Order: sequence, then C-alpha cells, then structure tokens
Amino acid sequence: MSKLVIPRKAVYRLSLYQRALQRLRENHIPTVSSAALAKAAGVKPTQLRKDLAYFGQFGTRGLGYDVDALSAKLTEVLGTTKLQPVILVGVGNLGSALLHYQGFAREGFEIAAAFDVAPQKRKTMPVPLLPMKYLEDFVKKRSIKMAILAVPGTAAQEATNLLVGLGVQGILNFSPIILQVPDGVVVNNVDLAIELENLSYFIR
Amino acid sequence: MSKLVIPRKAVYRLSLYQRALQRLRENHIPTVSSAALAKAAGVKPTQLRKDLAYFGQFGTRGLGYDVDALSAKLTEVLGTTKLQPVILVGVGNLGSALLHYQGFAREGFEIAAAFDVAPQKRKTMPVPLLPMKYLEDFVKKRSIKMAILAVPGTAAQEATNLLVGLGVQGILNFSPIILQVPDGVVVNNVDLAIELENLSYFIR
DNA sequence: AATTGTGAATTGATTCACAGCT
DNA sequence: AGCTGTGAATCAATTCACAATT
Repeated sequence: MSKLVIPRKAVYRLSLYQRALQRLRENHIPTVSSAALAKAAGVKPTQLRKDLAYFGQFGTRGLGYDVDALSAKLTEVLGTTKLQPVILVGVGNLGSALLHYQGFAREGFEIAAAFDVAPQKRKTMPVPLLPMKYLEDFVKKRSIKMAILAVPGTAAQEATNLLVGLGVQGILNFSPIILQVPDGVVVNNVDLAIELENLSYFIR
Repeated sequence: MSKLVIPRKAVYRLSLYQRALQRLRENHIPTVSSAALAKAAGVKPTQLRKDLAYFGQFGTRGLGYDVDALSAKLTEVLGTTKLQPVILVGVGNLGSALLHYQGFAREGFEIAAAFDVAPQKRKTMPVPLLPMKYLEDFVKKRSIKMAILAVPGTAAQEATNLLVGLGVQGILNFSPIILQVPDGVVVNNVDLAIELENLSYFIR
C-alpha cells in the first residue's frame, strides 16, 4: 500500500506531528490547520504539508485537518500500532535512569528486560534485571528487534556485535562511540555531552 | 579569520571528530588519515575534509592529520576551552538521572545547580538542589547561559519563558514539547520516545 | 604512493507561488 | 474566504573527481 519511501528526516517530523495531535485530542480540538500544527511542531506549514503528501491527502481545503483522522493515519504510517518490545543493555547511571523514565511507556514502548555484566539489584526495579548470560536466550525467545545501549564506550562495539548477531535490527545508542554495524541495522545516536557542546557553540 | 559561519550540522560533526581524536590521543597515535577518522566518526572522508575546510587547512598531503594539533584546533573552534556552567531544571526521574550521569563532566561541563518546584532531597546529590524561587538569583549571580530542561511537558513552556527572561540563551530540552523561543535563543531537543519510534519505523 | 584540499556536479531538502477545493 | 496540495524554484548539503603536495 503506502510503502513509498519517506525520507528519514520527514519520518522524524511525523512523530512530532503525532505528538502535537495527541495534545489537541486531549483538548478535544476537532480540526487543525497546517499553520497551527506546524507551529506546534516547530516547522513551516509548507513543510508539514509536503511531509503529509508522502503518503496521501488528508486535509479539507478551507478548513484544515481532522485531528483524530490524521492522528490515526500517522499511527498507521509510523507503525506504532504494533508496539515493539525493547531491551536495555547497560544499567549504570544512565541506564538505570532510563529504566525509571516514564516517557517510553507513555509513547507505547515497553522495556521488556534490562541486562548488565554485573547487575546491582537496588530497590524497585520496574523490569527484570538480568546478567548478560541470559541475553541470548531472552532475545531469541522474545524475538527482540530493538535495544537501548547504555554501556561504557569501551564495551559498546562488543555489545553491539553481540546484539546484531542475535538478530537485533535497531539500536538506540547512548554510548559515545559511533557503532559499526552491517547494512540493515539502524542506529540512532543520542549523545548528551555533544548536544551540550553544540549548544554552547551557538551561544554568542 | 575563523569566524566564518559553520553550518549547524557541521558543528555537530566537529564534536564527533573531537571525540574520535581524543581516543586516538589516549592510544598515543600521532597521525590519522581522513579515511580513518571519518570512519570512526561515521561519515565519509570527503565530508570530514569539507568540514575541516570551514576553518582552515590542517593536514599534510600524503600523510594525514596530526592528532594533537587537530584536536587542539577543534577545541579552539568549538570554544570548549572556557567551559560554560549549566543548570538543570526539573529533577524528576529523568532529571535526577542526568544529575548523576558522569558523561557531562567527562566532556568538560559542570552542572552548577539543580532546581525543582518540590525538591526531594534523596541520598547523595552531587550538586545543590534548590527550590525554584532561588533560580532567578542564581542565574543572575552566576551569569548562567545554558540550562538543561527536564520538566513535564505541561510545565516546559512556562519554565522556558522564565529562563529566557533571566538571560538563558541555550536550552537542552528533554520535555516532549517544541519550545517557542525568541530569536537568539537556541534549543536542542532530545526526545527519547521519538528516537525509539523513529528506530522502530526503519525496522521494516 | 599516499592523501589532502577544493571547484564542479549532484543529490536532497525546503520554500515559494498559486491553482484547486470546500 | 480560507486553506490544502503540489510543480517549480531555490537553497543547502553531500559527493565526485582530480590537481596539488609531501
């Protein structure tokens, strides 16, 4: 059906639109113009319209977009209907923080389990915290396709090789290393220190 | 001289190069080719060379780049010599995690203080944790220019207005809202849920 | 022989401008 | 009258190709 190619940056923006639409839904606002929605998402109206045009026509000229209908369509296009289970690898400072972070669940992702070389069972862990030796079994049994990687840089590539070998196809990488992966494996990098450094550059 | 405009994405990559160079320095590797450095940073060699060309010539043809010299130049260009103090606003799950995250310090950023509407003093806080009423005083006295924002979406715009009013010019935003800010204020968004959603899209 | 530096070519993303609906 | 949808135009980023240098 709509398996046209949508550019990577556009897909990212679709998620932003979805977020904004969800807030409109909560406020029972039935329709929204491209101008208003674009502002909420931090883009220009024409860009929003172009992005939507990648997979169809949804607006009513003179009126705007139906909030519920567009939101439903975005859910379908983004494939957020069937939600992927995710594992977390590396439960240090950042990793354990991510475990307790509610934001993933709010957007429909479930962290199925967390793994660490030396699991420190501290107070309430919201998900099973397991030693690395159970990783293979778990990933295979549950057909895990996505992992959040929060190990130290020195261990990142090795952990990646392991995950990729077990069939993981998407990695959200918090380690300060650019991972080398084969074609077909997608890596999104989140580097907090670089974001700060980048910010500081543009001040002044 | 070197106050030409460097595109935003290029600046981001400069930080990646700097990271890779630091690892080479630790391993006492004296020179590196654009091919090798580019691979470590996840870009193409020509792109690396173009990026460096924004602010000068540093390589030796036939040989490559002097690791120490290039790293020093990047430090200068990125302005990481004089390091900015940063405050954290919002000490919930994610915020307190960020407080304990060592990665900022490792790259030379100091979180000067953290603020929250209802500060919960739990065990060892690595920095002063203060109620919001002390924010104005602190930002002015310490001339804070950068803030990490980790409040709930519902409070994000209001907190932003406050910070901007006090002279903050750079915000690293973890809340799931696109902040509206005046010209001259830079916002970098980090949205973990969207990164995951994006990843899941590209897993066919 | 190896590798940089860069103008030219290309590819991609964004914005404009306006026709087309409601 | 208002707002979408989109081809054309523009702008930006990336990659190519090769001369220049050590």
